[in-house]
Amino acid sequence: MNVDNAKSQMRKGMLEYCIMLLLSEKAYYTSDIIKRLKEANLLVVEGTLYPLLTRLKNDGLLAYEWQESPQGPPRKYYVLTDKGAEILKQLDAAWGELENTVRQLKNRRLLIEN
Amino acid sequence: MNVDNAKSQMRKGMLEYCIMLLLSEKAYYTSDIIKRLKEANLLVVEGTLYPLLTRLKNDGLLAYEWQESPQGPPRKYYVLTDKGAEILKQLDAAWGELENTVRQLKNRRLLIEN
DNA sequence: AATAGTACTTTGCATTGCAAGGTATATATA
DNA sequence: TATATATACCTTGCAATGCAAAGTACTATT
Repeated sequence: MNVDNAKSQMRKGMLEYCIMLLLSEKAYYTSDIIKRLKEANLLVVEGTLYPLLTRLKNDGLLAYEWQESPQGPPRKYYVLTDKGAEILKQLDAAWGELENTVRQLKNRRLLIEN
Repeated sequence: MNVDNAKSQMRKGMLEYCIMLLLSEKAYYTSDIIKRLKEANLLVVEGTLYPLLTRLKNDGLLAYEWQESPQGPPRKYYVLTDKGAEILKQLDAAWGELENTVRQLKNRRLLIEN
């Protein structure tokens, strides 16, 4: 096994959640998103992000508006819709459950080891 | 979008980690693993688990030994190998990073909202 | 018009969760 | 012996999705 692959697999599914978290803050366009997630220690690439944003938009969780760029072609700025905010709440809960699951499994291990 | 699907996607990749966490505790066979993970709030089914265990065994992270069952056919009890324990450490770190990422994204949101 | 830079998009592959169905072993019962 | 039931392990096919790589389009500069 490859730990990098395992980490990549862990990111899977997280990504949707993280992007919605980020966009709940304010509107971002793709390059910004990549930069901001990188700062938060999550590496994402274009080939991952564009299809994901399109998917979330098609599901009505995101919307976008075009904005002029100071240099270059216009940008799609994405924001969270009301529906997206609803779903985000549920993902928050789901994430909390996962954290709990790992915590439980870890605690049990510690109980037995010590 | 389907929140259940999103949750399922979140579980992806986590599962490997959780199963290794569980097996770091002691030897389990498949039905036990499903039961224990269910108690930890993580629903897994046979069709997911068997291929995963086989994969981890082929990668040398797990080993198994047959044990008689009080009723029915013998069972494969899986344990973590030394190599598996090494990898588990790395997955622990990876998980910690993901928790941090989400925490950062959440904090920023809170800072802006309030 | 040609080039460079930025931005958005698509294609194809690999991985993996999962439903559904299959095989094998042990025990009980007719 | 045959049949039924319970338990356990395994496989197949599909769908979702991260990602590398290649492609398209718009803008500004030379």
